[in-house]
Amino acid sequence: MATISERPLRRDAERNRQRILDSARVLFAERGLGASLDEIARHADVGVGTVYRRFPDKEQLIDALFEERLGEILAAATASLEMSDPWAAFAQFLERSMELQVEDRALKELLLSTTAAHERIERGRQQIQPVVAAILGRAQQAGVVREDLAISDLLLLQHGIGEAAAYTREAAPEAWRRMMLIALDGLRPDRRRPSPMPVPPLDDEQVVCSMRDWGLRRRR
Amino acid sequence: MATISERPLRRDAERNRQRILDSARVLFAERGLGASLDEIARHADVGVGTVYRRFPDKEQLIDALFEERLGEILAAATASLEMSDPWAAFAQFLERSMELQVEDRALKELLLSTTAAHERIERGRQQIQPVVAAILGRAQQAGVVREDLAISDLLLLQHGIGEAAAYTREAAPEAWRRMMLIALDGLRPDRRRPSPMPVPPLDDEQVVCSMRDWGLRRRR
DNA sequence: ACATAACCGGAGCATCTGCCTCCACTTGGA
DNA sequence: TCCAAGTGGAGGCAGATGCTCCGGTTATGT
Repeated sequence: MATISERPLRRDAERNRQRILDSARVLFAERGLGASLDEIARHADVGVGTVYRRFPDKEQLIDALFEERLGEILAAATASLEMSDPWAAFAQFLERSMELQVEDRALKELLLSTTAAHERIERGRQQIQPVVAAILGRAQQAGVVREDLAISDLLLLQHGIGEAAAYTREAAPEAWRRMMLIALDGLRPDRRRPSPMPVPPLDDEQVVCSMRDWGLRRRR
Repeated sequence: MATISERPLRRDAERNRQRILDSARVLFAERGLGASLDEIARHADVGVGTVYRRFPDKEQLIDALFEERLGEILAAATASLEMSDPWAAFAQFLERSMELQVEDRALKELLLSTTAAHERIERGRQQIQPVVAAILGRAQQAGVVREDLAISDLLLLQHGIGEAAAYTREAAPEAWRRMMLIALDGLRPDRRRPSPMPVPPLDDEQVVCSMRDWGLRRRR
């Protein structure tokens, strides 16, 4: 870090570094950026000291991990932009983007909040935005998405659906797709029949379970 | 509390009790049930000791406050059920219910989570549920709400929209109405044109502000 | 006017959680 | 074999939160 000489790590050190990164990925995905470095160390079966020697602070660990994940969203966006059907492109991007954020809560938090630190992530977000604007613009041009939709509305939808997904995560990890579909049906300017629901609704037990879990989680 | 003799409080004590209740209402509404009793005391310009003498623990304070608020939701539901137009009834209830929850985050938390404590609130929720089921059932019977919608989906929608509202609370307190409208448009089985948006979208400054605030709030 | 029970404020205690440092001990590999 | 590189985890520090305690104040009945 101090000098440019990138002497390779000792083999055991490199192994530990990987374990830390792996554990961080898992815990950040499950619990969001709130996951503590102590937890990560425990999960990686490594002392906290080891974590801190390798990653001077939490910010750097996060930066190291999430640049690539933001890349995935950008990739999804550009891939969608290359599709010929404007509606399919729009719908597929929204769905894929939500999938990524549901799998990884920390990713969602980084996408929806600004933090003075994390310039690399900030830059990543700024690369994504114009591509999303293009996807939306093309769909509106083609008349398959309502004219009055703004890009900022996509932020709201993502946040809302993401939180709903977190709510039912344990009991019914796919339930958010119902909400996604309702939203998509609400975004089309001209639509005779509703699209078919992709997954069944929550049963009573799943509802009870979600409400209980969420209450407990909040209390922590 | 110990004996049945309900000797009235001294005048200053009664005054302080009211100030505590008022402040609790305000802070719970703004910050959710997470608001601490110390905060409430400070806001009420009263010592913490005074709060704890009057309300042995947080639970009792919450129970005292929110029974009436749940009543408001129940009232909104029964009022809607009396309307003649099934769609208007359904839409108006959803909208009114969201309004109440956006105004008061603690109310939303109590509606969407189960806590072993708070039996009175639990009972309140159970009174509301069948009325909502009736509103939804009637709308589906009349063919104005998609058949495949379950009551549990309304939970998801409320949670999601509620969180989106919290997200933009500072910068654009009415922005959630756009998401609500998109969802409502997605719930109609047969719809040619999108309904007009009730409020303008967020401008860039409002977006930046929401993202910044949310990041800060989360970090706390 | 005065006595006194009721009430008040807020310093302070206990607890918890999270970030991070330090240093005595262990180990890979030249 | 030897030691720089690496390790683990106790513990310091800081901030939040729930709650108690008690010296001092005040309302109220007589």
